[in-house]
Amino acid sequence: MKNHQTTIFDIARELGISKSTVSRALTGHPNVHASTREKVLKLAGDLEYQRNMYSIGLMKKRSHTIGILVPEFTRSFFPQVIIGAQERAKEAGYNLIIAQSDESYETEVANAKVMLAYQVDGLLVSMTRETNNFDHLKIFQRKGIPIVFFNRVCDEMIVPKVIVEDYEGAYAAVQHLIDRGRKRIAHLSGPESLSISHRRKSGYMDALKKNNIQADNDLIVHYDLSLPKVKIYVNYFLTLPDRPDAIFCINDPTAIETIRIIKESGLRIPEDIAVVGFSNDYVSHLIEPPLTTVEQPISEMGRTAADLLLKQIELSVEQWKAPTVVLKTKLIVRNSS
Amino acid sequence: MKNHQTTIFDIARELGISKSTVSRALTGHPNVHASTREKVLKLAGDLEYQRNMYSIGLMKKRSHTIGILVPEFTRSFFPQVIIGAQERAKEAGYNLIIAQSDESYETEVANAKVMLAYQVDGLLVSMTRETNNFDHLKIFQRKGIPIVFFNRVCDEMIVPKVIVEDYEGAYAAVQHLIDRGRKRIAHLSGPESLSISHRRKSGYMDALKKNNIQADNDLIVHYDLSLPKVKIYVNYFLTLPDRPDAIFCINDPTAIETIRIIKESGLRIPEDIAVVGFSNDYVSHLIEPPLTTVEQPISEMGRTAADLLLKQIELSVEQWKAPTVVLKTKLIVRNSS
DNA sequence: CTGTTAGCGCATTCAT
DNA sequence: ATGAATGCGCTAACAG
Repeated sequence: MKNHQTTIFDIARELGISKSTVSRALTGHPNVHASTREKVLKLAGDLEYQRNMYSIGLMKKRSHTIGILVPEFTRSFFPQVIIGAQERAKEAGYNLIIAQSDESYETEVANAKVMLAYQVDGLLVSMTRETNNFDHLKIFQRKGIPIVFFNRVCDEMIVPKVIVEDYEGAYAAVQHLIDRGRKRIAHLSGPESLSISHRRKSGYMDALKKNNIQADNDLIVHYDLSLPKVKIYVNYFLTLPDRPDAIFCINDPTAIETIRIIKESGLRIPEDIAVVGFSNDYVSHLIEPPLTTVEQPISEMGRTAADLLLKQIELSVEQWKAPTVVLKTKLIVRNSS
Repeated sequence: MKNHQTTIFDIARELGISKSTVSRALTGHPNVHASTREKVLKLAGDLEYQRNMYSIGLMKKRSHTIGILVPEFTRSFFPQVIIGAQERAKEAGYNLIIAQSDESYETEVANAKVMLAYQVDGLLVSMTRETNNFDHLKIFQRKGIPIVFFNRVCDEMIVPKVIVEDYEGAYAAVQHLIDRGRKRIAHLSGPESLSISHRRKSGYMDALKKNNIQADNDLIVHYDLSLPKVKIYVNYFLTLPDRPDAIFCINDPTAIETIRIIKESGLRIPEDIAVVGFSNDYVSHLIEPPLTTVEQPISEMGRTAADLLLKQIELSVEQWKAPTVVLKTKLIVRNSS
């Protein structure tokens, strides 16, 4: 299928010089005569020469590639994180290999293997909702390949992490609902396997407590982030004898779906029920009513995670640090509350 | 940084056998004693052995990797195409390398080089809005690496392409507006550099013509798909002495932004102005009013493009085909019209 | 069934 | 300033 690809040897032969000289000319080594370099560069251009990453990856300890493992990218959140990460990777001369796992643990494991096979110099990870065994990620640590978690982090592993003020954001959101006179505030939370669910739930709980509102277990539901299931839980809330007057959702996609279902049921937002999300995805201000939500700096998260990873790559294993960077959040009040 | 990675040689040494035997055991070659294979597999697992893609990429003609070049992935369209493509790539045992160009021609060229360096076996491409020189893509053809275009295709290159019924979809959308009694239908089109703009515009023009409506050049605007600029053009339409009573937009993100701006201006949708989009992105039914749009099979586009590419990879250059596959579209009528 | 050898494309010693 | 030789990890051809 593939024709012969142009190699440094082709250039060397054509010019009647050695491979080494060509290599030097191409990589910008100082010890090459200016005229030789010029000839090599010219011919390389004409022959559409392109360095072969595989031979370089094989030679060098560094592949100059970092990998990013995300659970999905149908919603805008992860693509935006990726854009941030890619920005920094590129600046540092790294390529970014992206893999999405479709929220499947098995796919995540397979993707992790691919990353290993590609000899990534480091790995950015946000886990699937199913992941609760981390062996496939711990391998990286053992092999001396740094990992940085973002968003959906693994508590069990001592590595750098980037999260946002989940607790504070959730607290602010719920306090806001209380300030608006809401008494029965429900929480549609994420999977118990994700610590992000716990942090946001804690903020919710503490805001209630602080305002002397008794948390009601009937009003707290964990779900697996599979959007079609939102309907089940929202309908459950709506048919409760003592219906909630507000729902705080784990994230924006969930909140948007919640709004859709409430509207379908004929109830009014925010008059009958207020809805608040978390993230400030770009859709949030487009829907009707516009969503009150906790803004998080999404591409900043990608940039920060990449920065931490690149820094870690420069260090030897013994020097590895494990900071947890917490980015700011900010409540954005719109008409859904 | 990196510790020593486990290689087949490590396994061979440990077991007192040769590298070749280990290699055979690992790759499932038939000529290996069952007990030997078992021992190798066991040890490989214990040592967390992982094949090195670079050495394989170097050895084989095939890298078993395909690349995908997209102009952006902040909106849901391209991620969804990628998911479709990845599905098929994975089934066929191929890895997918994703690169996004942020609508920048220069970045696209750089990304194309990366793909070349990674020795992709084939390339899926949807161009940036800026791309009108195709040298960086033609190189692939010359090197015998097949390309398949999707969505934003290059007319100049004779390669397989996947598009949708742009003309028919646009025609149906405009006919629908006319059926609803609209007389002055504006068209917010994409860049003239993209043939997709022309195809959709033709559908618009012909629908008008068929209904004996004189096309009005004041009502046709081309823009570069940079969302912030939508405001300029929509405001231009709104302040026209003879204001349009409908706007047909090149795609959904544009239509959604258009709706936002019209609402901001205080006009009612669809009473004062109807808006129709193209794509049926998942946001389209969430906004207020829900968007009337032309549905296109998004992940199907990714799957089809990948299928065409994989087929092409199996063929020698002389056997290459260049079919243009046209996927169905369907008008979805909602409340914005 | 298994071992030996060669070589993929390149950067990097070590010579000259 | 340049060339020759080496090896990264692996598979395939050849030899037993």
